[in-house]
Amino acid sequence: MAYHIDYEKELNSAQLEAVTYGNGPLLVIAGAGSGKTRTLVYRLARLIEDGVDPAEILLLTFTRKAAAEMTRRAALLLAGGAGPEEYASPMLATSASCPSSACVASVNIRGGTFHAFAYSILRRFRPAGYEGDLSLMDAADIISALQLCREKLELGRGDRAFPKNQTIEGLLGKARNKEISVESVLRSEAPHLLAYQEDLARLAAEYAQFKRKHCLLDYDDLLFELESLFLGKPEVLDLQRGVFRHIMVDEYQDTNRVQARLARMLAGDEGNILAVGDDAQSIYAFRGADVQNILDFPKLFAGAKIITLEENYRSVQPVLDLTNSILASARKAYPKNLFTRQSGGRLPQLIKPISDMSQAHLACKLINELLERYKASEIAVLFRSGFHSFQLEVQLAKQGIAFRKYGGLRYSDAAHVKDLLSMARLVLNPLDMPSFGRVAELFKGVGPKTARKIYGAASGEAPGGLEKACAKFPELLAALRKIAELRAGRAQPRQTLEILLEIYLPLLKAQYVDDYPYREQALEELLRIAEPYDDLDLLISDLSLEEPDSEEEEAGDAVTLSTVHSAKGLEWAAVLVIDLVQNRFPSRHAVLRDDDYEEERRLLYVACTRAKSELFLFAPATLYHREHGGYEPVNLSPFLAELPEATYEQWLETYGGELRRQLSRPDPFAAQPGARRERMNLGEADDAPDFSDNPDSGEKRAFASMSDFPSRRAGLAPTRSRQAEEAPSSLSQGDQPGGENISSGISPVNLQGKSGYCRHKIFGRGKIIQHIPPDKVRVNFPGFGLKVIMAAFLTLED
DNA sequence: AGCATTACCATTTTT
DNA sequence: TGGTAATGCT
Repeated sequence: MAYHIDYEKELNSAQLEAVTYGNGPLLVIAGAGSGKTRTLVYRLARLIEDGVDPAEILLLTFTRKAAAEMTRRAALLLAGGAGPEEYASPMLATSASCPSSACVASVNIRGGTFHAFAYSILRRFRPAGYEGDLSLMDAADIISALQLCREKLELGRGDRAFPKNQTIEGLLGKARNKEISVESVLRSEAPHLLAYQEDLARLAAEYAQFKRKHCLLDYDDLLFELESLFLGKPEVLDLQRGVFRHIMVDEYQDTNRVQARLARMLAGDEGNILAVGDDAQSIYAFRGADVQNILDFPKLFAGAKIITLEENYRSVQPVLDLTNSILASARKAYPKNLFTRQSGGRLPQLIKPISDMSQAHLACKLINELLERYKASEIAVLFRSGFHSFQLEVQLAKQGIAFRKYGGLRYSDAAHVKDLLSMARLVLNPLDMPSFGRVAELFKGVGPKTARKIYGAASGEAPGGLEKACAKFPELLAALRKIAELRAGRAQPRQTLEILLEIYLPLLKAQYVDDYPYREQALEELLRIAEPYDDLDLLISDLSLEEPDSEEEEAGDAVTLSTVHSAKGLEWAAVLVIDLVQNRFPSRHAVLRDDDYEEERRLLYVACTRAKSELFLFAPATLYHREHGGYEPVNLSPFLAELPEATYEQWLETYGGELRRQLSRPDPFAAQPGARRERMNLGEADDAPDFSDNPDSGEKRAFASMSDFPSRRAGLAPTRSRQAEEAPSSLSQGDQPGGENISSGISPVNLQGKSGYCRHKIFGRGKIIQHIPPDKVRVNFPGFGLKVIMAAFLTLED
């Protein structure tokens, strides 16, 4: 058979084997940057060249974008002329939005997330126990539903210690996702809530009932209901099997147990299933992903072929050396030995700023330098949690550097968007309770109580007509009537939204007086997104199940700021990872359990493997704590402390804001907390730290490394003054004229003749030991040791 | 009902 | 700190 594509030439041998492998289960373990996407794309193309009808292929990916990108590239490949595709960043290249996850580009392959796929089936074959039209719930719907159930069961009334709804949602969700009891979740994640175990179990049952009653589905329901549908009506499953002869699952390491079962069902006994993933990049255990899935694939699918892709095409050797070392101390399941043929490249740089504040300055400075060599879109800053980038965002904004942040607030989470979408959901389903409440409460004088009454009337449960219930709220009645009209009219989604917008705009204006224009603009955007859709139902489910690619076009060239999770699958020439310190990365929630800790390690692995040529790791020596009103010393992330010294270059920030190369780590205790810090030259008078002359310094140092434990925190500064808390605010620092020097932000205080405690902007609280005329004092700072400091840089504390 | 006050908890990642 | 839920007041 003659192929248009020269597979032998364009793939390495392992890739080629995967691409040309025949029928039957196939597992591809694809190391980071080993051409995973390329392999999938070529396999798609190969199948089609072999005569498989694209409609017979089901491509399950982590996001719809990923699916769209792959089929787009496969289409290009098949069209010829495209040649071997570059490893372009898939996120940025996505074409205009496409209605529904079900159709993509010119190659008509079904693709999308498990959730979106499940929903597309469930809306055709209604699951048992649901009567009426289904609505999808988002996180806010879940929370308000939980609140209603709580009220009904009278749980936690007057008990302030009762967990918050958000906490409950997390716990119940986790139990469901991991398919374990609420009790086990509590035991491992929130032992302090074990007392509420029974209440929570009751609540979970009530919540499940509530959803059925109102035809609501949350994210997990989509998967579980699809499974029960398949089990209850085998003919539906058979139908799907008949349609989809080839199943491909991307990012298989991040599937949870139901998803694995669904994959198994869809593929059948001798099914043609291709699972691609990398156990070393499994980072979604928190939401139920189970690495065991990828490890057990050979058990689940007897006779499965396993192919490992080990050649890395993304990163230069030094980056690869470092990322391999990160994994060196992890337990490995599928052994890999990633290598590259690219030579050269700079060693990764470990930069240790004095504080997180100066980290933001230094990162900004570095980005400016990088912008001379790279396009902004080739630069990314990655961090563990969304809020870690706040300071950097401020600095970037100040310097006019354009950036885009991923992993923050989602478009559809904005209040006004949700308002309008709730109205749209009511068009589809008049009994959508959360939406009804949301819409009704938009009108003045309607609170939760009234809304429920009116809902009762509207649903025919409560006595009295809708007119009567709405007597005091003629505008609401008019709106509901209009919505009912729209339901009957079945206009195009775009038109429907336009009419809803007419109703909504006056309400919007009233509620958001100040930023009303911005919000209206965002809603116009929604109309634009709705344009290509023919089915309101699909529009809404797409918006709830996936982030819309609305902002793509206006993005322009900008630096990327992203959580590590959101950076998955992407790559940049230069990557900065910030806040690599204990309790941030790894997150302090993850130090208790071994599994969580290992996941943090993989997370760092994912972060670092995003870098193609340059990798910069930032580990500030201190973090600003609002609660303490000062800087607290922090320890280097243990993952970095473990790395062989030869894998990176180390730089310390001096007091003057310069970087000074640190050549070697002299002692074997380098990995120990504390030992490292003392060698930091922060520019103060050079005085060897001597803890022996301060009896309580040892204790305080121990404390400093555990500064996040509240019980100890209380013991630190029992007599902390209000005045001292306000002094070193980040604002006053940034606003200083010529405020480059971070040590100059505090107004001079005459300490001569004083004794007791003082506060330094960077070292925090310390005890004054000795005065050194004319203008210096010797101070012992817990965690830093003795320092001789200009008195002008200190504020007095009592 | 809706606002103001008070009291207390909780700090991640996302379909 | 800050966000939120329960309580108290108008």
